[in-house]
Amino acid sequence: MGGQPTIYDVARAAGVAPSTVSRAFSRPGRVNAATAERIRQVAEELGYRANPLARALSTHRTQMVALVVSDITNPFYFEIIRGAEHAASAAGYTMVLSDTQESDRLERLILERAMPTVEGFVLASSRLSDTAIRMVAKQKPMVVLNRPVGGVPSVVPDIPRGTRRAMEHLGELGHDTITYVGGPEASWADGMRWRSALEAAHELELRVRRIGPNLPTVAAGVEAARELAKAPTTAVLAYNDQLAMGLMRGLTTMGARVPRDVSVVGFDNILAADLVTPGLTTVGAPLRSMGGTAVQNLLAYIGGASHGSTTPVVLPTRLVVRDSTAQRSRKRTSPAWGTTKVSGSASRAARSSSAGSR
Amino acid sequence: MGGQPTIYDVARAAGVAPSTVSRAFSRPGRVNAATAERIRQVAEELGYRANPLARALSTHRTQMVALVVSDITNPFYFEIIRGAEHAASAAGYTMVLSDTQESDRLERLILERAMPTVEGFVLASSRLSDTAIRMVAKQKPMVVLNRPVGGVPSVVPDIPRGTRRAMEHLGELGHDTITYVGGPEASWADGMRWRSALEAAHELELRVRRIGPNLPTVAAGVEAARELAKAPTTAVLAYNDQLAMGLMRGLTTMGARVPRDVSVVGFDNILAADLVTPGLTTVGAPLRSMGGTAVQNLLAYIGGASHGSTTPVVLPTRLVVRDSTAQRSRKRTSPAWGTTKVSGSASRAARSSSAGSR
DNA sequence: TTGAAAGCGCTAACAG
DNA sequence: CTGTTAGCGCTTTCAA
Repeated sequence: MGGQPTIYDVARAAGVAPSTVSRAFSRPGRVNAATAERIRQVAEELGYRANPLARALSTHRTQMVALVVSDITNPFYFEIIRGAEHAASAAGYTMVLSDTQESDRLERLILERAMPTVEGFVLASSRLSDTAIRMVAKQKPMVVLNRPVGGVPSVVPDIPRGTRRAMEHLGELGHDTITYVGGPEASWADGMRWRSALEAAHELELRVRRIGPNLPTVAAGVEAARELAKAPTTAVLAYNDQLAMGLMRGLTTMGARVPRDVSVVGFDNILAADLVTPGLTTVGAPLRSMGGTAVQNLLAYIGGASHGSTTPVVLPTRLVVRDSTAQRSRKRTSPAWGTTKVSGSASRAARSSSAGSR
Repeated sequence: MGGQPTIYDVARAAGVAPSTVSRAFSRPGRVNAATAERIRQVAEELGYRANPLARALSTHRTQMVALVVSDITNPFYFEIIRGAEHAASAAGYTMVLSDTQESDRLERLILERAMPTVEGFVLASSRLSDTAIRMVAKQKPMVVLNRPVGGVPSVVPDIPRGTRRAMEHLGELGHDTITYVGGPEASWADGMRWRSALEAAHELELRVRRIGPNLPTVAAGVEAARELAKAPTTAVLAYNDQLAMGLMRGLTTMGARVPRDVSVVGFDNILAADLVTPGLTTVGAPLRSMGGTAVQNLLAYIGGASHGSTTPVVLPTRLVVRDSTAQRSRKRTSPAWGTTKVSGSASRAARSSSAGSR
């Protein structure tokens, strides 16, 4: 009597059988319009709310989907989470969010634990093997984000196109050799970016080389700047925005100027890309709609749509040009900041020299 | 056949009654060690996983908590979400995340919808009235984040202390009058910050005035810079980091330099505060542990701890000094950038003049 | 169109 | 310690 009113309370108050109340809510057509109305009325007065858990027990429809990300910390996911959450709640679904902390063991655990509770999964940047993913996908509807997995629906950004645009942009600015600052070792996205860069370079008659692998973090970017200093180029393309930001910071403290001495391009267009100075030119992925489409597709699939669409849904990317890229300055062939090991005095020298040449 | 094995399957295979299987999992002590082991074994072989929904139906323990935020978009929540998620999953709980999109109607809806499903709520920056919150808190365990509500457990950052530190910092740098750039109108945090600033100003013999209200966004900050220009001060304290960042951007485009012409301090220490240039000096709130503590307290409360701790848990803040604050330059009393309406040419003039005085 | 009855998978008394 | 018996709140046959 203290708890929420149940279907029985409503039935009693409305003078009908419990099953009728149930019908009135789930299959309004199958019940006399008048009684349906009365039931609705009574339910309203009593403040009745159907218990989704009880419903789920027999129907297996929990109205919940899980979004599992590999690292909540990563700003890359912020917009994705947002897009996913909105899509889910717009469809009357509740979103469960879990973080696997880059651990495949934990990821498995989470999937197992959530399995009976949710109707489907969105796996963002999973650490699992393709076959492991396929196994899970056999048991519950699933869509994979940011990585194609054969036989499983997925949504990915159009990396080749975006990379191509970035390379064109750099080329047009007069940069003829570009350093790709690579991301995590086994990452599909990293491989894709590198290959796309190679291909674009070939077509555009640019040279591209690679350093890395690196963690996709600001700190790693700072570190990578040292690496870059050993054999500098006037333009770099980084695996992601955090790396690019770290790079900018590292370069700056070493006395190089962005974009004057080196143009920097990132990937993803996370929110902070517009906040840093100089603003980061980056290959924007449609983060929000990636999250949204993933959930929408998942729901469609849950709703019975044959997942024939097993070929990746690829979402358009676009180059967002800000201030971290500029015309190549041809005045100096070998920038002072990168001629040799960069010490404090060297960077100081570099700074004054570049100031002088202004 | 087909579906997941149930407790009955295990019982049959192990040659015991279903209830025994149930006990073996929930109250291992109350069952013969040998049989318990056998059951566990059989369960393992069959790949049995308890269905949390079914369990919840009778126990009302769903192992889920909800975190409801007012705007997933806001970077302020990122670390909070992370802290909350980790605390929840460390305790074997699943976290449901919902976004109320700043709408109290939606917030109510979400709470109602989630009510039967979760064991408790963490309400971050709720839009609901105190009484509305108390009503909900009567029905389910709840802890309110970032705002104290009488009679309901809450966790808040130590705003007075942080504000005081910020004011001291500014005072030590020689700034004697400070503009507080206010946040959203009805915000508890805004009121708190303003009052704390007033108080600190009084004690430190500084002057402080206020502009606003403003939305807590970068865009609003840019706008606020115009407002500030009408009656400039050499130092500003902004309601939050986004506002501060917008302010910096606005000031810069208007020809003022940060921190040379005006020192800027923000609130919260969101991740991006360390990414912008200049790095933003800010009153850091322990975002991650706010999320974590909120969930931990919620779980304790769910676990039966009397919520005697109805007085807010206040978490320490600290001043994070970066590069957006500096010694007041006493050379000019009235900076060129703010003498009058700022047009393009005026800002250009200001820029060169300040460059000249370098 | 409606009621009665039998579960969904698990837990919780209550006996033995 | 273990089996039996009722449910948790809702859906779903199956008759009426």
